[in-house]
Amino acid sequence: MPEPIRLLVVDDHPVVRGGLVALLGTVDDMKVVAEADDGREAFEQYSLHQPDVTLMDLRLRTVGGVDAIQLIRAKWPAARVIVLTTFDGDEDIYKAIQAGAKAYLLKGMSVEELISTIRSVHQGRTRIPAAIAEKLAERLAGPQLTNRELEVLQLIVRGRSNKEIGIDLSISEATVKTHINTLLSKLGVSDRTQASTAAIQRGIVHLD
Amino acid sequence: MPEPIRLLVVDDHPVVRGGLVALLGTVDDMKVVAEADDGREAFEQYSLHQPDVTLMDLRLRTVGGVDAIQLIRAKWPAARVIVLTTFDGDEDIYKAIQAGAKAYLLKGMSVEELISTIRSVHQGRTRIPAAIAEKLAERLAGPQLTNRELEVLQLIVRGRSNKEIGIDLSISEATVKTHINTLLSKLGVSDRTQASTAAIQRGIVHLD
DNA sequence: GCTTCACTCCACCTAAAGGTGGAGTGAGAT
DNA sequence: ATCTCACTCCACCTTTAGGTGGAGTGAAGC
Repeated sequence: MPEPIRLLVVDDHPVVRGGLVALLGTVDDMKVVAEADDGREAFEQYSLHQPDVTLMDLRLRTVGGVDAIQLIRAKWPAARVIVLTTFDGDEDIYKAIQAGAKAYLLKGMSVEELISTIRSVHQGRTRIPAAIAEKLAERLAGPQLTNRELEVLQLIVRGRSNKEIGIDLSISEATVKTHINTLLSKLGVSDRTQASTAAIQRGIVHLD
Repeated sequence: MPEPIRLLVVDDHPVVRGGLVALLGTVDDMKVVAEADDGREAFEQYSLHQPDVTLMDLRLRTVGGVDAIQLIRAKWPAARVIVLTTFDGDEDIYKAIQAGAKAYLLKGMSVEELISTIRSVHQGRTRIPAAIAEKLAERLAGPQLTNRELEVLQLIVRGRSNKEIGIDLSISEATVKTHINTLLSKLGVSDRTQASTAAIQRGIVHLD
């Protein structure tokens, strides 16, 4: 009998994590060796157990999943991390893959897919579903928001007026308007309310 | 040995549902007798198996969890349904409990809580966590949006202008403004962008 | 050195959005 | 029959948002 694949499961919902551990426990070539409920703990558990494959949720309370991937791969560049989340906002996909995730799975996918992806990644392959690859391409093709535009967009989502945004960023209201104008056309929307929901839907800005 | 508690698990994410089933399978006084991934199927499976307790996710693709609870309890008023979701928007809590849910659990709660809540509900008790009871109280205390105001709010979230909303609802722009004015003060916000994010955060309107 | 680009700011304009104070209707409750 | 309330609409006003066409700066890249 070959050695089982040693897994680390990271998810901040105990019920989901417990379920995942119970589920993977029934697969005989896999073994969950550690669990974590945030990015910091994920790093610690990775250090301790050096798992073959890590299943990582992206939306974590304190230290996010993307940060955890970066932390882990900075120290162990060969780390194999599978992103497993319900959230399919473009931005998070992009960031996770940039951080070095080997696969991206939505919780809506079948259990068989999950199992086979774990085996694939363990063998050194990557697995990016077609639907997600498409979004990635769109993201790379579409115009990028600059840092300043992102800051302005975040404040729009928070409900600030142009004047308030100007005060917050210590720039004139005229400049705020300039940023908003470019930002609206980059996002392909026609006013701040649409920009706000677009930012939320695409995962550019998070509500918390 | 007493008979096990017969469970129906409803969740549209196969990985989460599979995990939940595996997890509950390890508890010896419980048995998952059926699964469903949307509200329609939940009703069918309930009809077929008449489970003691139903675990129901609220965010389902086609027929929502709240509708499923209503369908089931319309036919079997004694049905015991536990709402189990990651989503803690006020509005959904309120609707689910109104529809007759016996307990409301967030996936962030511990596995022990989940197990003990299933046992409690099976014995006929209800279980509403304090944090959720608070939100319920707030909801009941706060001003209610009328149907028309809700319609207007939904269109605001979809990024429609006042003029467009007027056309959509076949009313004058002046009336739209009236509704928006009352709606803004009921929500305690000062413009449509804030109204939009507030509606999303509180679960009054869903992005899909 | 020149180009590119993010960032800053201005003036001027139109179109929306929001605020105020009305008023009329019809349905349902008491 | 009266009251309440959701819904409708109007006029008038101020403020904000968005559109256009500029222009200057500093930093990075070629």
